[in-house]
Amino acid sequence: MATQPEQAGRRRDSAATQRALLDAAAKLFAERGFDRTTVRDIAGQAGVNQALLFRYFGSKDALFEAVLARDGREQLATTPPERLFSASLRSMLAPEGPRNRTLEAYLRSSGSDGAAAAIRQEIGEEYARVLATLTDEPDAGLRADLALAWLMGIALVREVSGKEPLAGADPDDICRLVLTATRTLLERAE
Amino acid sequence: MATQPEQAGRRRDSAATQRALLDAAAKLFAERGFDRTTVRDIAGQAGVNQALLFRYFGSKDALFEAVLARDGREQLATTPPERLFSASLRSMLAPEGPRNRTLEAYLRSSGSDGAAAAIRQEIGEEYARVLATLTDEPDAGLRADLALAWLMGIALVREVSGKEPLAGADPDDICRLVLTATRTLLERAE
DNA sequence: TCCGATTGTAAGCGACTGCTTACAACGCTA
DNA sequence: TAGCGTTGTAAGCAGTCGCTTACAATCGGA
Repeated sequence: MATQPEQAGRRRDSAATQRALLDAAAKLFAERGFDRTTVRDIAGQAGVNQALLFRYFGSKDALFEAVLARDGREQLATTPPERLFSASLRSMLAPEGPRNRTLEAYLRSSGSDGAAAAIRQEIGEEYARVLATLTDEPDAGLRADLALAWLMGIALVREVSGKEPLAGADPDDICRLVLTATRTLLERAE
Repeated sequence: MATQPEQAGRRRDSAATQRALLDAAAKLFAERGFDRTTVRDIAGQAGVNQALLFRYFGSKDALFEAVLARDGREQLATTPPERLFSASLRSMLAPEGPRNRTLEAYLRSSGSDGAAAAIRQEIGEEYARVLATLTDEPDAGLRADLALAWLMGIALVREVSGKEPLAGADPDDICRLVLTATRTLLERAE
C-alpha cells in the first residue's frame, strides 16, 4: 500500500505509471487469473486511470503479455540449470511476499488466446529446454515436460484449489518428496 | 452431431433436455473452462432454449456442479484404489472421444467461487483419500496430493497449453515414466 | 512566455453476460 | 373434450466487460 512515498508527487511520470500497471496486473492475474481480472481492477489497484492502460499497452491481452515477458524470464535468466527445478519449486512454495508469481499467473490464465497464448507457450518452451539438459536419456524433452507439468500441478492444487494438506505443507517436506521422485526423470536435478 | 435420431421428436421430454444440457456443458466446460463458456453456448450446443437451463439447474454455477457430480465420481466409484492413478492418467491421455473429461473441466475452471468450488474441492478430497491408502508412510496425505497434482499438471500442459512433446507423446511412454517416478510416492500404485 | 506534445481524467459506447418474465404449445387426466 | 400442469420460446433487463473519445492539466524546449 505504502511502498513508495507518493501522494501527488507521481504525476506526469509515464514510466512509473507503466510500472504500477505491470505490478498491479502481475498481482491480480496471479491471484484471480486472466478472465476474472478486469482492466478496472488493474487500474484501481495501480491507482491509475484505466484509459492509460490502453494508451500504454494497447489491450488487456498485450498487458498480460508484457507481464509474462517482464517477470517470466527473470528466474530463467538468473538460475543455473541444475537448480532451476528446485528454485522454481521453492519460489512457488515461498510464503506471501514479493516473490515471483509468474507461474501462478501463467496457469491461472490458461485458455486465453491471442498474444497471451503465444508468450505463454514461448516461456514454457524455454523452461523445458533448460530442464531437458539435465538428463541424457533419449526422451529428455518428454521428461522435462513431465517435470514442468508437476510444477504446474503443484502450483494449481496449492494456490488455486487450496487443497489440504498440500496447501499448508512445509516447503521442505514437499521439496524432499518431489525432488526424490523427480530424480528418476532428471538425474542431475538438485 | 447425429448421436440420436431426433428431429422434431424430442419435444416435451424434460429428462432428455436435461441430459442434453449436461452433455453440452461437460463438453464445453472441458474445452473452454467455466468462465469462457456462456449459457448461450451451452444451450446452443444442446439445441435447447437457454431459459430451460435455468429452469432445470437454477444457475450456471449449479449446472457446473451437476456436471462434476454426475461425471466426477464415475471413475472414482468404478476403479479399485491401486488402479485409480494409472486409470485416471490413461483416461486423460486417451484420444478424442467419449472419454471422461472431468479432470479437464475441473482444472479449466479453477478459480470459480460458489457452489462449483465446493464440489470441486469435495471431489479432489475423495480422489486424494483413495490415493492416500496406497502408502503406509506417515505423510500419506501429502504424498497423495502430490500425485494428484501431477495428474492435474499433465492434463494442464497437455490439453490446455498443448505443449510439445508432451501433448503428442505416446500414452504408454508417459505412463511408464510417471508411474516409475510415482512409485517413490505411492508404493502400491500400479 | 508561449506552444506543442505528453500525461492524466471523465464519460460513455456497443457488445456481451447471467438471468427473468410473459406467454404459447403441448399432452395427460378426468 | 375441457382443464391444467408441464415443456418450450421469444424478448428483454440490469449489470459488467474491454475499449474509445473528447478534453483538461502539465511539462519541456523555443
